[in-house]
Amino acid sequence: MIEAISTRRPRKAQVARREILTVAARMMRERGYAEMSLRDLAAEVGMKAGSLYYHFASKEELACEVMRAGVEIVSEAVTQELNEAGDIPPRDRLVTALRIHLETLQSASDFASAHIRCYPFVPPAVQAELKEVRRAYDRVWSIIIRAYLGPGADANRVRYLRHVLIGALNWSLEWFDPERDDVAGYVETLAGLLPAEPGGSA
Amino acid sequence: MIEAISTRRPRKAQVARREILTVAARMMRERGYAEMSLRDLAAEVGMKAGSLYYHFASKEELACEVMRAGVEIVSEAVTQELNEAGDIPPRDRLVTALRIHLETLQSASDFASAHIRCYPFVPPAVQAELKEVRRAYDRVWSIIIRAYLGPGADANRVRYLRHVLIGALNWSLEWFDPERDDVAGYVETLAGLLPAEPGGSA
DNA sequence: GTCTATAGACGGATAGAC
DNA sequence: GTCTATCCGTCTATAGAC
Repeated sequence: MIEAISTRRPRKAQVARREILTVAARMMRERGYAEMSLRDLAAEVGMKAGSLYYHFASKEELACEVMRAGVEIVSEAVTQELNEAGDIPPRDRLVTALRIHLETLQSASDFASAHIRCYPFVPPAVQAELKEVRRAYDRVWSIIIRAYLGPGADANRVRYLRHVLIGALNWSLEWFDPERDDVAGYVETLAGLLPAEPGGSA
Repeated sequence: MIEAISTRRPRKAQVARREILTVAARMMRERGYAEMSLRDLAAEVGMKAGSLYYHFASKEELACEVMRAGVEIVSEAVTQELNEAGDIPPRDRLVTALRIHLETLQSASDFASAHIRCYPFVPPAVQAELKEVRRAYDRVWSIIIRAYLGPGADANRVRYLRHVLIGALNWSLEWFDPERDDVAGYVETLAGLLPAEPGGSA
């Protein structure tokens, strides 16, 4: 009984919190960090600006949670799909990762888009706070790419190829139109650039 | 005589105007459009905020000129280099374009970086004003890529490959460190993904 | 948990002196 | 051309009622 009550207590707060984060993600994606006013955000959630401070200590903390969720959503989608795929060739793993990253970016997540677009302009404290999750997701890709290039691959070659691919995927935020473009087609173009046997040192 | 005087009159204004644009480009690159305050901008140029309005009608117009210069600088660098290169194979033209775009982005131009980073968050009126220069630069790339893929290349394949390459180049703003990275190395990685004979329809 | 009310700072833009 | 002075709006954040 007592547990039931104490478990239920924070429920309303959690719901409101989630809704704030959802709306904030969309606003950050569309307008940017500085251009997202807490008044507008609160209005869309159906509350007043001051009430937000019951859920978040500051605008920076709010933005930080949105952006952290952004990386985690994409990262978990990719790793989960790769786990389910089981034992497939390294190149297939890489192409799968490309597809899931792009799919999640385009269909699922204002959070990820907000992260990608806003990161350069967010306060340094927020950037610092996000450093670790970002590095973690980078490591996921480094492993996938190293497996594709082969065990003896130069570390810099791995890093550069990672930047090429992530850049090609994230840049889709600037042009991808769901009405005209399809994820499969773009991934196909990208995969067409990845030879079955990635020889050479270039 | 009269001509000399009237020619000299606007000179001081032009110098000041250029300096404002230069500082504005750096501030937009570093902080973003909304976070660039005209007070700070004026202070770094050595004047007061109100004085800026002698040179520009509004903050939007100022941003617009910075961003337009950004595309033009890169576009002209690429086209000029290709003109000087003369008659070289289509794939070499493509790799040259990749190199110059990246070089200009990294060494020369806060203007281009400001454009790339700020475009998503700049007021719609500014975006509309920039639409034409952006399309013009897109056309430059479409021509280069179509020549590489061959005369029968599917229009969508051209467009997707363009997005892949431009994305891979522009994303360098997020990670490229001149102390550690070099343009040649990254272009080499990128070129390694472009086969001499771009067959298939993928 | 959410409200009202407001503090306190800063934003873009304008008018008129020099 | 640049300055001073200022209007007026918006912003984040806080305090205290309910």
